[in-house]
Formats: sequence, structure tokens, C-alpha cells
Amino acid sequence: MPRPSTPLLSPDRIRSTALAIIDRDGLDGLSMRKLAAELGVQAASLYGHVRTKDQLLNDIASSILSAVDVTGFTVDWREGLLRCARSYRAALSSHPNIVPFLAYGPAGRAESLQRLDLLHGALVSAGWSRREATMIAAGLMYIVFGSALSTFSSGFSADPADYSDRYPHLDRAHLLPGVARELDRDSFEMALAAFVRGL
Amino acid sequence: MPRPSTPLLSPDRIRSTALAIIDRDGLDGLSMRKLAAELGVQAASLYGHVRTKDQLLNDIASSILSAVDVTGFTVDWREGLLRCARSYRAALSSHPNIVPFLAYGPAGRAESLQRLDLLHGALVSAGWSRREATMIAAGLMYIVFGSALSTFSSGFSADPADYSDRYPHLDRAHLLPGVARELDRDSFEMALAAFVRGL
DNA sequence: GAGTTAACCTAACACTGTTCGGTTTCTCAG
DNA sequence: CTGAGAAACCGAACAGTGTTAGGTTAACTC
Repeated sequence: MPRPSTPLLSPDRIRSTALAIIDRDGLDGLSMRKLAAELGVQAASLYGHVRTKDQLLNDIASSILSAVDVTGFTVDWREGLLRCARSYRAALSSHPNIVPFLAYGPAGRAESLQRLDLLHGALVSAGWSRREATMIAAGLMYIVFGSALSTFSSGFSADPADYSDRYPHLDRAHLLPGVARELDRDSFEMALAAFVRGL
Repeated sequence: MPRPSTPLLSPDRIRSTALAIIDRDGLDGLSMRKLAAELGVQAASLYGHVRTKDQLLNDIASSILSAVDVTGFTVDWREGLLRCARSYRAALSSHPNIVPFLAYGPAGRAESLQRLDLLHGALVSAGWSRREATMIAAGLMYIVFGSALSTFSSGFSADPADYSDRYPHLDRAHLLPGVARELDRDSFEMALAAFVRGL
């Protein structure tokens, strides 16, 4: 099948299909051949629209991060921090399987930097020193990424026998997967509130 | 070379060599063939001592996590949280390249669970509810893992031109790589202090 | 000294990201 | 309306990955 009348591929279609695969099968579940098959195409054809797989992932990451809202600093800086962190986490947890990639690679994405710039500026004009502003922004990212990796609630076994004997204080840990989402959100809110309150 | 007089391989030697490669070349820099070559052996020979690569990484992770100290709760729970978090971060940041793997997989490692059990119990006997204890432990992990991923200071370009035009508040971001380690530690300490104070 | 087992090997399988060269169809200038 | 060139796809290949099967030899055990 050479050069069809209407193109089968476009960067947008490739990106959204790739993201769908990641959401469905995890980060390791995405391969160029599988992506191509899902688009009704051979793997080599993708490289006419995408430079490399890494670039593709970066583009997807950027489009996810562009949903982060940092415009909440008009009220005061505490409220701004809360809103920014919530928006960041919401963006990440809408596609949790790609978070390891975000956390892995360098923070050199334009979307990240632009938002970081606004955040930093808002903190400085609220009276923090530049160094303090940097550390506060870092601390906020710790909580956001730490919570989005969701290493915590999910990842527990659903079998009570895995815990009851060896770990007496975790005798209800097998219930965690059932309430993971809710508990993760509440833990995030608690950590965020404690952090901002303690500044 | 069949069955040498003294064995070339042992689980310990494999683990430590693998960890050395990870420390030197990063997580992606570890392949079974490269590991085998470094041990003076063919790749297939490793599988007499190690079940799979994933299991090998898990074993390495466990040995790193076994250095985490959660015995600081004899004083009071705040001090215990601080010590536990510092010890955890120290363990992770002594081998930063393996942290993405830790953050990726499930938290079902015996070493993690045992420490989590102690932490949870200490918080409950300090008067927190079980749910609160779980959320506090989760929040602590957020900060520890978020900071150990060190997505932050490292990952910035060392070229001022990358920032000065587009991101006015980040005009000194190019200095970050030079002080990354120090700044990351200070940011962690600040986030941890703020979190514990705000509880 | 014979038999078993442990430790290594070579060769292969099925996969990965990526590139090269080829084929066809579309687009556009003359 | 023709001819040139680019665009969009494909098949085949390369070097790499984790892993397994089957073979060879040395060391241990009785």
C-alpha cells in the first residue's frame, strides 16, 4: 500500500493513539510496531511523522503538562500554591502510566519551564528570596510527583494473608487497593496542606 | 570454558557488579550481556544464579532499602518522622540511578513493608488514627521519593541562553547544576520541615 | 573409578527502535 | 496535458534486548 489518497497518519493521530495505548497497556506496552499496527500501518511509516520514540513521548508529555494551570496567584501565594499543585496533580493523574517517563527524563520541557517561571516569580514578589522560592517550588514538585507516581496505595496486595502475620500494624493494608484512588487523593491533600501551612 | 575450578559467579558478585554498572551508566546502561561481560562470562550463565533481570533489580533494591532506619521513634513522633525520612532519602540518593526503578514497580518489597509497619505503628501509638497514620506515611513517601527522583535541580541546562529570554524569573537557572546536590538537599530539608511542622 | 550435578558455553527465539532503498500516488509547474 | 518532484507508505535489514534449550566439561560424591 503506497501513498494512499488521504493520508492515514498525522502527528496528532499518532500522539493520541500512542497515549491511548499507554493508558491501556502501560508505558512498557507501547512499541512502535504495536502503535503502527493500531494505526493500520507498518512501523517504518511512523518515522515520516515522528523523529524518534523518545521525541514522541516528550511531545505527549508536553501536551499533558500544558493543562497545568498556574494562574491562581492573584489571590495570595498560599492559595496559588494549592491551586497550582492540584492542577499539576490532576494533569498527571489523568494519565498515570506516563508519569514514570516524566519523572525520569530531564525537566527541560518548555511547558514545565514556563510554569515554573510563573510560580517562581509569584513567590518572589510575595516576599520570598530567590533561593527560598526555588526550594518551595522544588518541595511542591516533590509532593506532586511523589503522589502522582502513586507508589503507595496501589501496589499493595489484595490478599490479607500477605500482611497479617508479618506486619501487625498493616493488617488492613489489603483493603488499600479498593480505596486507593480516594486515599491517594486525601493523602495528597493532607501532605499539601501540611506543607503549605508549615512554610 | 566449562565449569571452572573456582566459580566465577555468585548472586552477591552479580548484584554488586550490576549495581556498579547502574551507578556508572544509569539504569538503561545495564544489560545482561554487558553485566556478563563485566564478570568475564557469557550472558546465559547469569541465569543459573538469577531468575530474571527484574528479580535481580528487585534484589538490589531490597538491599538498598534495608539500610533505611526507622528506629528514631523512641524520642517522639515528629523526630521519628524526620529521622526516618532522612535515612530513607540517604539510602536512595546513594544510588540515584536506581530510584526510577523503585518508583516504578509495586511497593510490595518486604523491606519497604517492614519499615512501613513500624512507622505506622509508631504513629498510631502517638495518638493518630489509623487512617491519619496511613496518610502521613504516604505524605512522607511523597517527599522522599519526589526528592530522590531529583527531577529538579539536575535536569536544568547549564547554558544561560536557554532561560534568560523566555523565562525572566529563571535567569539564574543555569547555575543550578553546579549547586544541584546542595540545593536538592536543602529543598528536601525545607519540604520535610514544613510538612512535619504543618501536621 | 563411575555417576551426578554444577557451572559454564553456543545458538537461537522473539522482541525492540531505527534506517535504507524502493514503489506508488499525489501535487504542481510549464 | 505532460513531466518533475515530493509525499506517504512498505519490505527488509541492523544491532541491540531478555531469555531459553541443549551441549560440554570439570568438580564433587559414593
